[in-house]
Amino acid sequence: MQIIADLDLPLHLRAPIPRSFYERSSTEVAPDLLDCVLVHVSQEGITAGRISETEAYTQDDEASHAFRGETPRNRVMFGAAGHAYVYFTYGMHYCLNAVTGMGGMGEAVLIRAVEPLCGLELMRTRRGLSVEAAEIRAKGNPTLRSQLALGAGPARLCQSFGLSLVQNGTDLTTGDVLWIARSHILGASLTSPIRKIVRTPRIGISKAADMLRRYTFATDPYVSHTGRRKSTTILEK
DNA sequence: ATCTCGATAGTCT
DNA sequence: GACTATCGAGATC
Repeated sequence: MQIIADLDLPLHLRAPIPRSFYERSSTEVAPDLLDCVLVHVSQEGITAGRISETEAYTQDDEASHAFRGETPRNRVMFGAAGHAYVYFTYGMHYCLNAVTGMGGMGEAVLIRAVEPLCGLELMRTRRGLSVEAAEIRAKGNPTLRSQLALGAGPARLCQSFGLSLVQNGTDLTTGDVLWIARSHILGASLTSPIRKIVRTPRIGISKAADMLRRYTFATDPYVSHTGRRKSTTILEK
């Protein structure tokens, strides 16, 4: 395992958010995770990204994996808060969640999108994208376009970060391998001047489709493609 | 810009 | 056997 001091990572991103942060309802944690930074340290290198889109899932929620109770697949959701629940879906994709609530409540927050911050080259490699291809295709805003290809979407970000079932159950509060940090001083990466949070229906679900449990910043460009066009409701914070 | 559809395999009925 | 907390390509407007 690597030594924390050797990490090529800004100091303020090295401290994981403590478990108490996650020991609340997913509907409270989900908006609070916006602007926080997801970090993954692996043999291949470090990847980090600013969380830009989240969704809340609770047990009494028809759209949640936890709705029908605990199974081998969703076991981690019913464990202690502050752990990673990674699941496999559609025969080829992985999605990352942060388990929330007081222990065993079957709640989690789905991380749907990030703004890539560190390890973009590694992300491109993992995604099977070349810089050239990404930039050549882009017209109006090359940088944003290529960044969206890396972080806009729950399965995309998992591929960019190298996350799979291997990380399922990982403790997000130790700061060893996979964690989330508060982003006090992100500076330039905070491209969106407006920090107003909005709620919309969640993406890709058929049940409980009317619940407003998807959270983004009002003008944040770093959101998933399918979610870019959803109607919005303002959430006071 | 927006849509439809196919890929692909684990999970649950 | 049906469904899936998705993505990308290709068609169409």
